[in-house]
Formats: sequence, C-alpha cells, structure tokens
Amino acid sequence: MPRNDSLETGELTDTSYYILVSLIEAKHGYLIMKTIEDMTNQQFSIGPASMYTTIKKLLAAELIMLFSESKDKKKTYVATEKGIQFLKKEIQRRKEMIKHAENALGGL
Amino acid sequence: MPRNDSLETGELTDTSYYILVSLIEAKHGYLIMKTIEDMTNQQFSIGPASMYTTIKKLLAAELIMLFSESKDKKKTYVATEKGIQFLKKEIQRRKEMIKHAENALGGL
DNA sequence: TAACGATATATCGTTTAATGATATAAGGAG
DNA sequence: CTCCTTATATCATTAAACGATATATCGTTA
Repeated sequence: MPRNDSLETGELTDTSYYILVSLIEAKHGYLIMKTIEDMTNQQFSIGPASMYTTIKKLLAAELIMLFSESKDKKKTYVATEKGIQFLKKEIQRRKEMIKHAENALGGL
Repeated sequence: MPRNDSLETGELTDTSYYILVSLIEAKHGYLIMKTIEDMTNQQFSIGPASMYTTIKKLLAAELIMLFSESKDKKKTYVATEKGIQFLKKEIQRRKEMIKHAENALGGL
C-alpha cells in the first residue's frame, strides 16, 4: 500500500501484520520469511527487500525490538509489549471490517 | 499499500475493500465516501482523491461497473458478480489472517 | 437574493509501502 | 569444489493512497 501512514493511524498493512505475528516469538529475519510462508501455506510471501524495510519501520515504531545479535551477524527480533497490544487492536479492527462486509452482503 | 498489485494477486487493500463493500448496493461516488464513514463510525474515511483513483482501478478490473449516469453528471456504480465473488474470497482470506494471528498469540 | 454549507466529481503532484533485482557471504550436502 | 540453502542488506522502481485544489450545483437561511 501505499501512502498509508499505517503505524501512525493505528493500522497495520498485511506485510507489517504478518511480520509482527511471526515475531510474537523471537526469530531472525530469514526465519521470519520462512515462517510466514509456512503459516500461510505459501499463500503469502515476503521478499528480503520488503522484510528489511518493514523491520526498520517496526523498530522505529517500537513494535518490535532487537532481541539478540550473535557474532555471525544473525540478528534476532521480537515483538515488544506495545507491539502485542497493537496487534491485538489490529485483530479487532480486522474483525470489524469483516462484520461490515458480511452485514452489507446480507443474504448474498 | 503500495506496490501491491493487489487486484492481480487476488488481494484487496482496505480502501478497495470498503469501496467494494459499499457498492454491493449501487451508489454514486460521494455517497460511497459517506457510507464508509457511517459504516465504520468515522474510524475509516476515504477522500475524493483515493476514491476516484480506486474506482478507476476497480472498473478496469471489472469488479464494479457503471450502473447509471444522469444528466447532472451523477455517476452511479455497482459491484459486478465478479466483484462480489472477489469480495467473498477476500473475506475468507482475512478470516484466515486473523486465525494465523490468534494461533500465534496462543494464551497471550 | 446573496451567502454559505453540503453535495458532487475530478485531477495533479507528492509521499509511503512494497517489491524486483541484485550483491555479498557463510554453511552444509553431494 | 560446486551448488543449494541460509542469511543480511541496499538501490531503484512501481503502485497505492492521499493532500491540496478546482469546479459546480443544491438547499437553507439570514
């Protein structure tokens, strides 16, 4: 998306959403990509470019943090408490979006 | 979202999603904006720029179509059958996304 | 009847998000 | 020793969304 300012307005794009979900448990970048593919049965995948740019954004917003960094450059990230709360709100927001659509669809 | 090609990959951005939802029943552009604000209790709003650019995209993808056009330039749009099916798939996709997050959260 | 707010459509240029391509390097399997 | 997988990272491009702005009509009300 695009010009969304999603973190400012309290919304998560699909990419940020899945990265945050996968970081409920600490893991490093490459594992995040693999985890998302696994979780979604290859329906959703994120390349390295999307991932590292999004990680920077999530770090800046303090929704995730650096968990550890080993000598071999492997950086492990994990969601912060703020990030978990943010995600929970986002889940609620998305549930409401589904209700809106289902109400509008009615019997269709 | 941004560089998403969402209509190609079978995904709807929030903006496209809400416009499509509001066009389950035919209405013109301005009413779409007001309907979305009403439906979401002012939580989500779309300005004219986002709306008209998105309408063009949805028209091109044949998810919506021109329903009527009166002399006073008022153009009414409505979701196509293809659009309704697309929306239903999108609802399923979004439900799965919520499950993914709730599974990962576990007892949190 | 003039002014004003709400209704209504539309485009331009900019910002942000996501991505494709690409570069680099280490480890293990064959 | 070669190749695939793992692993991190950036650059330039494309796409989505938006702010600002322009224009015009309609109904109310002062």
